[in-house]
Amino acid sequence: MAPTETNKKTKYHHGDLRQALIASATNMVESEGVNGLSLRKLAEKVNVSRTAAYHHFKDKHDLLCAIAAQGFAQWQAMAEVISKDDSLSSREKFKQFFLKYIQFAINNAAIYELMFGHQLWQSEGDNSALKDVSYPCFQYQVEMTRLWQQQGIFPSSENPTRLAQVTWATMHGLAKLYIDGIYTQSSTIEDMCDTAINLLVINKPAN
Amino acid sequence: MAPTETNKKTKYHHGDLRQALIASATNMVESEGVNGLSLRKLAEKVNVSRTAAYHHFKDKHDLLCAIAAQGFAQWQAMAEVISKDDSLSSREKFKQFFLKYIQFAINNAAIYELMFGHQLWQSEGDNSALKDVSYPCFQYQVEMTRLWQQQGIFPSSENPTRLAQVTWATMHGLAKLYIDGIYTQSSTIEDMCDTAINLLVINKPAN
DNA sequence: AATAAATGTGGATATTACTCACATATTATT
DNA sequence: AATAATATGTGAGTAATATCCACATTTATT
Repeated sequence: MAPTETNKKTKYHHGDLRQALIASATNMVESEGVNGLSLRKLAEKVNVSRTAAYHHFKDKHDLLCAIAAQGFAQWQAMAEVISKDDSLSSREKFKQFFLKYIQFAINNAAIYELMFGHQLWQSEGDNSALKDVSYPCFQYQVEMTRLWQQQGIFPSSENPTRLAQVTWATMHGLAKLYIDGIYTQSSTIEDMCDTAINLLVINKPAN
Repeated sequence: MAPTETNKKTKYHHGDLRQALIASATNMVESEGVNGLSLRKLAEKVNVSRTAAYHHFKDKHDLLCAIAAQGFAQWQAMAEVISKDDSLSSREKFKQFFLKYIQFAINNAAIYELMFGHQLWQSEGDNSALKDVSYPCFQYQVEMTRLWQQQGIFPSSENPTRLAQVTWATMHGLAKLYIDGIYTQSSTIEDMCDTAINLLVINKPAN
C-alpha cells in the first residue's frame, strides 16, 4: 500500500485507520492500563474525529477484543518456537514453556489482563473473535501436554485436557499473583516458578 | 408496595447508611457484575441522595474495597472451619480447602473478581483496607501449608510460602478458568480439581 | 459518468463519578 | 438546657465518557 499520498498534507481518509487505531490503543493500554484507554483520547492521538473509530469497530469492546486477539497470536508464535526447538529436551521444553509464559505475561501485563480478564470473557458482547484465536492456542498446549505425557513428564493416567487446564491455571495464577502484587513480592517470581514446576512435573527417577 | 406516605415520616438520617450501602452494592455487584454498579443507581435503591455515599466512602474505589474486604473475611471464616474440623485427616483437610475455595469463588463470582482483580490491586488509590484483611488470610494458608508439609503431603524441601503461593495460584487459575469460561466447560470443574490435587500432593505410599 | 459503498466529520444525548455550598440531625461541651 | 461542633443528609453543577445521528468526502463498481 503505497499510493500517491505523500504530497498531500491533510487527506480526508487516513489510509489504514484500523491498524493505526489498534497500534495506538495497544500503546495506551500498555502505558496507562485498560482503564486509561478512552476512545476520545485515542482519536486525538491518531488525529482523527471522535467517531471515526466506529467505522472500524462496532464499539469499544470490539476494539479491546482486537487487541487481545493480537496478544494471543503473539504468545502462540512464541509457543511454537519453543515447541520446534530441537536443541531442547521435552523436559526443558516444558520448563521453557512455563517460564516464557510468565515472562510474556509480565512484559505485557495490561494486554495480558485483557486477554484473560473478565472484561472481555464475561461480557455479553460478541467475543467470538477472541475465542477464535484463543481456542486453537489452548489446543496447541493440549497437544504438547500429550507429548509430555508420553515422555513421562506428566502421569499418563490423567486426561491431557485436564492436565493442560491445570498447568495453564497454575501459570495464570502465578502471573496474576505477580502482576497485581497479591500475596507476593517481585523478587521471588523465579523461586515461585521453580516450586511450581517441581510440584507439577514427575521427578526424573534417580539413576 | 404503595405505603401510606402521608402518615409516614421519612427520617432525614438513614440510621446505618454505610452498612446499607455495602449490602445493596454487594447485591448489585453479584447480580449485574462489577460494572453494573453505579453510585447513582445504588443511591436510588437505598432511597438516598446521589451524594450521600460520599460521607461514608471516599469514592467508588473505597466502596469496592469494603465489599472485597468482606469477601476475604467470609473466606477466612470458611478456612478456619475446615482447619479446626477434627474429623478430617490432614490430607482430607487440604482437599476440602481446595474444593471449598473453588466453590466459594464460583458462588461469589463477581465478589471474587473484585477480591483478586486488578481493579483494586493495581489501582493507585488506597487499598490498604484490602491488604489489611487479605494478608492475614494468606498467612493463615502458609501456616496450614507448614503443617501439611510435616504430614508429608507436600515436600518438606520446599519453602512453605512458595508452596502456599503455588497452591493458591492453581486454585485461583482454576476458579478464573471456570468463572470466565476460558478454555473450559462448566461440566468438568470436578475433574479439573481432582487432577490438580493429584498433581500437587505427594501420593500416599502404597502399603 | 453515475451510483453505491466505505470512511470521514461535528453536533447531540445519556450516563457517569465527583465537587461544592448548604440543610438538618446527632453529639459533645459548657 | 443551651450551644457549639460534628456527622450526615440534599440539590445543583462540572467534566469525561461511549455512542448515535445526519451529513460530507473519498473510493470502488457498474
